[in-house]
This record gives sequence, structure tokens and C-alpha cells, in this order.
Amino acid sequence: MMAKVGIRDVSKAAGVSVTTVSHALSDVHQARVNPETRRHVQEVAARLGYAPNRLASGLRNQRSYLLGLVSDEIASTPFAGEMVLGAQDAAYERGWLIMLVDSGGNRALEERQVSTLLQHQVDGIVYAKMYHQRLTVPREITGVPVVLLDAEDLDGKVSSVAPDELAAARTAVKELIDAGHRRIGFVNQNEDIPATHGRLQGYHAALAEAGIEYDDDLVTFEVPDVSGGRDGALKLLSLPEPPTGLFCFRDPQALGAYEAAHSLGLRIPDDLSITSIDDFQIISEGLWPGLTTVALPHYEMGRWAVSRLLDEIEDPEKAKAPERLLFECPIVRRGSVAPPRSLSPSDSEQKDASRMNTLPPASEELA
Amino acid sequence: MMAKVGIRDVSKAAGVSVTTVSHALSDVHQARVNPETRRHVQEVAARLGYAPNRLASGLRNQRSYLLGLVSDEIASTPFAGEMVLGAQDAAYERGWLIMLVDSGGNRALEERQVSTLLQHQVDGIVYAKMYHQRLTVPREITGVPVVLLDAEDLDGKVSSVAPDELAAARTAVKELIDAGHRRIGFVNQNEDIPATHGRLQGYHAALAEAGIEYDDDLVTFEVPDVSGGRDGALKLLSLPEPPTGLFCFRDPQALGAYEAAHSLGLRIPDDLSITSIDDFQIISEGLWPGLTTVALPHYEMGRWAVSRLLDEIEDPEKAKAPERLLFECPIVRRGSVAPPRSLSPSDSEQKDASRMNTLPPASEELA
DNA sequence: CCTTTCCAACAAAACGTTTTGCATGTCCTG
DNA sequence: CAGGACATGCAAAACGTTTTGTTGGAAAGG
Repeated sequence: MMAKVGIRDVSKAAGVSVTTVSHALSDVHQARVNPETRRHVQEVAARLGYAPNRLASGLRNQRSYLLGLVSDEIASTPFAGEMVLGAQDAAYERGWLIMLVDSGGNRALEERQVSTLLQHQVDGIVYAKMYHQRLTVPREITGVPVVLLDAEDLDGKVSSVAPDELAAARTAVKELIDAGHRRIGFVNQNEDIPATHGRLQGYHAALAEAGIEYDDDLVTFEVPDVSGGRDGALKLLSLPEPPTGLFCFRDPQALGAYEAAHSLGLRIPDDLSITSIDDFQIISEGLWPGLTTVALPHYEMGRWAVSRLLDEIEDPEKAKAPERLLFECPIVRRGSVAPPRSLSPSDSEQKDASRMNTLPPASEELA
Repeated sequence: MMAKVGIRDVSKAAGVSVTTVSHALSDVHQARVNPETRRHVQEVAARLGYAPNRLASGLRNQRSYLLGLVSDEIASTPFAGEMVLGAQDAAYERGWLIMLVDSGGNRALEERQVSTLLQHQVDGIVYAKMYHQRLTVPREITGVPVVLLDAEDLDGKVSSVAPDELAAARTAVKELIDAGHRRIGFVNQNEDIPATHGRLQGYHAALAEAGIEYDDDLVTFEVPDVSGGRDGALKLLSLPEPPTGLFCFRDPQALGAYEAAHSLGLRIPDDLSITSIDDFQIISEGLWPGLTTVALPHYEMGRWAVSRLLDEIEDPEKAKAPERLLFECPIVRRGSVAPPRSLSPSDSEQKDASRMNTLPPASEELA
């Protein structure tokens, strides 16, 4: 395999100076070269398969066309792929590439990673968190624009994007209310992050809008995984007056709630309706019936973060007026919501239309 | 914020030439500088917060310390995170950074992405696939070492790493056999990739080793997701002589099999034992009882791929003798395997020891 | 016919490093 | 005390681009 072809090779082959080659191939300096030579140079460059060395041009231009994506555990959580993909797509479309680092939550490591990124002269950094939280930008990130992903800046100095937790929860709860439920449980999670409080507020808001009185017994705080969902659901379902609808903090908990319901002999959605937040597809589509859940728009958030970052890189003025965005979260209707038993069948018709999954081959054999 | 500090700033502040600064900070040229000046320079450099510009040093050294990770849909599949993480960790530990691109399976896009990577002077490329397959390295990847991840090179020219499908399947089936099962169904998947054939061979091998005759009716080919698992399990379980143990191609299918079993009133593992391949934790840990499954070592494969790639970069001789590795896949025992009903309790004792999950709070209320 | 203007092309400097080769001066060795 | 060996430091070239400033000549204007 022959040595890499550089701009001098093209200049020699085309019989012009390197300056002219550069101008001919550049969008901004076309004017300085005769259209005919220009075409000739382009043709020669294409024939030789010339591709400019970005290290060299980056050095000269003080622009690397590299972005850093720093995260705590983004590469290990299932959604993370979506975020990264959104980021990568947005970057690539505008000519940038993304370098990914994942500290696994280790601050010291993160510090070294960021400094490595900076040594590579990244033009900007997306600082991402696995779960929506408020934080201050670490001090080692300096000299380049930053955008926060799934996080908010306590100082309000930098742009950020995160899901609108309150609205998402209100949507999920309203779905149950609209189906006719009045007694709605909430399996929340037990960590002190914005999502916990935001979704609780959303739960309150939805109830209040429907004129339903808040009942403290119907809210429980559990670990945010399958077992937490199982525990929480069992707790709420064994109340003297159990809920007919259940809102779970996130999909894995909903999976636990399904299991709890089955173990109690309750059928979903006939005996118990469930909604949740995540749209973790392997769960929401895999369960039977499918889980109606509010999707966290990870891909879109990733896209937005990079897109905003590039705006700030290309126009430094924009960095002075940071934008703080809360993303809308759309509901994905599957089969886990139906009117409560107490309602007449006629009330249920409009809702049934949204349960579109094909019937499970043998579900009628259920006890 | 002040301008970035370069090697000249250090040289001025320390009162020595840039040459000396470079030598003082370099591991290889320490000898050319007095230990005392060396310490002085290091101290000044640290005080100013000097960090070398990798673009510049890369240009000079013809080494970017950048690696490309090219994948089809790695960023969108849940395991992908593990692979990427393993790759990233291995790279970072040796001073490299990874640039991630994901073509979503679009060849034309992939071609452009690779050329962009090459323009950035990556020192090597990991070419990864979401599912284990055999392929030839795309021709646009040229001039740098390549390692295949979750794929094998048809031409045998480059190193590769992938799971040992046959051994993995044998392990999963053997787990059922060891528990005493003789009639074992296999819900395979219906795509023509190495995993399909390899796991079928593993299934055969395990049966043969145990002297169990192969029964064609016990193998079914389904779509590789939850619904496929449901369909396949229902099919096999409604045979005149149904299996007592079920091996699923992958975890989502096992989830479907759980659902099918429940819909038929069968209890796991008492009435039906299930094993699978993936260790997709949200499923395998989330299900009740936990799923005994053979883990695909994505993190380790990612690590190995990058580690090997760096070996080949640092010693070009190694690239001439490509290594083709099939990774061992360890079984993760949870609660989905028990002896078949027909066996006496005494036979089951040693196996019960491996079912370690705590009991579900209300499972005894099951019909 | 002599300026002026403009077009097309080029040489050279710069981006921030690393490394080669050279120039001191000191210390030994004989 | 002459000679070489060694220790320490520096100047300059090189990596592959982009851009600034300049030049020679042709076209245009008086």
C-alpha cells in the first residue's frame, strides 16, 4: 500500500502550487483561482484520492472538528445508546466527529478524561448524565463551549436539555384518569433527584386537574428496578381500598408491577391498569399486554445538545445567552390501560381503539 | 479566560529553550537534560497548567492517539453500551481515545464515515457488528490496522473476536440436562447468521454427549424477539409429548416463553425449566424467577478488540499474524432451572442450591 | 501610449509540537 | 597538559495544511 497522498502530491500532479490546490478545493477561496484550473485541480485530486489531513488543518485553523461527549455511565445504560446516537448523528451531519468517554461515575477519572479531551483540542463538550440532575459544570472544563445533557446547570451559565418530568408524569397519570380511574397509585423511586420530585408534582397536578383528592397512602417510594416495582405494587394492591390504576416511576418497575399483579391473580388491563415512564422498548413492547408508557426522548435530546453546542461554537455570541430546554415526552399507547371494572362497557369504547396489539395466541387459557 | 498555554510559554517562564522543555517532559529524552532543570521545568509546566496540543504532536509524530469504532447499529442495541465501554476502557488505559460512528446499517453512509475517520488520522479501526457474522473488511478501510468485533473475516486477513456460539449453546443445554431433563425444546431464531447455526450445533452436541436422541419436532425457528419466544414456546408446549426444559436463542425470547408458560398455567421452574443466551440483565434479573442464561461477554470482547488493535499498532509485525478469537461465555445461574417433575426430590438437591433468589413476597397466592 | 485595475497564481509564514544535529563546556584519562 | 568522552543545552527543520502578501501580466481607462 502506497504512502498517503498529500496536498503536495496533488500540486505536483496538477502542475500548480499547493496554494492554488488549497484555494481550488476550498469553498471560501474559490475566487482566487481560474474556474478552469479549479476544475482541473479537483479532477486530479479526485483521481489521486486526496483527502486533507485534519490534524494539519486543525492545527492551522484552531478547529479540530472534534466534540467530546463526557458521561457518567451513559455507555452502560440501555438508553444511552439512543442519546449517543442522536449526538453522533447531529455532529456528523454538520461535519463533526464525537469522542466518547465514560467515567463510570468516578470523578478523578472523569477529570483526567476531560483533560485528555481538551488536549485533543475538542471544539466543545457535551456533559451528559444518566439520570436527570442539577449540577455545576466541573471546573476542569474550560475554554470550550459546554452543553448539559439530561442535566441542568445550577448556575444557569450553560445551555442544557432534559426531559420535562412534571409534564411526563402528568401525561401518564392523565391517561389513567381519562380511562375513568379515580383511585390511582404511584410507585415512585427513592432517590433524591429532580425526576423524583418532578414526577410527584406531575402526579399531583393531574389529580388536581381532575378534582381527585390526593391520598398519601397511594404513593410509595421504592428502588428504581424490577424488584422495587414488585414491592411497591404489592404494597398498594393490598390496601383496604386498592387502586385500579397504577403509575410507575419507570418501566422496569412496571415490569415488577405486572409480576405482582399476576401473582395476585389480577389481569392487566382488566383488573389493573398500568402506565409508566421510559418506553424501554424491550419491556414496553415485550410485556403482555404491551405497556402504555411515556417515552423519554433520548435520541432527540442527544441531537439537540450537539446541535446547540455547534451553534455556540460557530457563533460564540450564542454562548452568552444559554438556553435551558425541557423536552416534551410523548405517550406511547399499548395495551395496559382500560376502564376500571366498575364502569359500564360503553364507556370503554374509545379507549379500546388504542389497544392495538394482536391477541396473544393462548391468552384465553389463563386461569 | 486566558489563552491556552503552549510549550513556548513554559519555555519563557522557565528560562530555557522549547527543546529543553520538550525533552524535560518527555519520557524518552530525559537523558538530554539536567535532572535539576528537568525538575524545574516540570514544576513550571505544572504551575502554568501546560498540556501538550495533541493535534500538533500528532502531526509531528504521525500518530493521533485516536481510534475509530465503526458499527452498524451498535449504539442502538442494548448490549452495545457494554462493547463500547470495554473498548473505551482499554483504549483510555493505554492513552488512546475512541471516536464512535454508527451507520445504522447504511453502507454509503458507513463509507463516508470511515473516510472521515481516516481524515482524522485514526491510528486504527475497530469494525463492529451488532450480531456475530462473517464478512470481508470494506475496501475503504485502508492504511491502518483493523480488528473485527462480533464478526469474523472471511479472508482471514485481520484479527477478530466473537462469542463461541457453539460452546455457549452447549453450556445452556447442558444445564438443563444436568438437572435431569431429557426432553428439551429449542426456540431458535430464523435468520441466517452464524449464531443460528452455531447454537443449533451446540444444542446437538449437548444432546449427543448425554446420549439423548435428537427430535426434529423440538426445534422451532422464530423471530428473535419476545413475540417469537411466545409463539415458539406455545408451539413446543402443545406437542403431544411437550418438553420439560426449554432453551431459547436469546433472552427476549425467554421472556416470551415465560409469558407463554404463564398463559398455559405452567410454573417456572417447577413445570418448565428455561435457559437462554444473552444475560440481558433487565430481563434475566427482572423476571421472576430470575433467568438462568449464558452471558455474552460484550464488555470483554470490546476490551480485547481494542487491546489487540493497539498491539498491532505498536508492533506492525503482529498485524501479519492475525488472531481469531472465540470468547468463552459463562453461565449465570438464577432460578429458572429445576429438575423435571418426574424425578424424585432427592435428585434435585444439588440443583436447588443454585437457585438463590429470595422468594417473591406473594408468590404462594398464585393460582 | 501610459497608467490604473484586476485576475491568476505563487512564495512564505504560521499553527505547536518533536527530534536531529550541533555547540558549548566540564571532566576524565593518559 | 593535550585529547577525547560526556553532559547539557539550543537552533532549526519537519509534520500538512491555510492564509497573507506579493508579483507578473492582461485588460481597461484616460
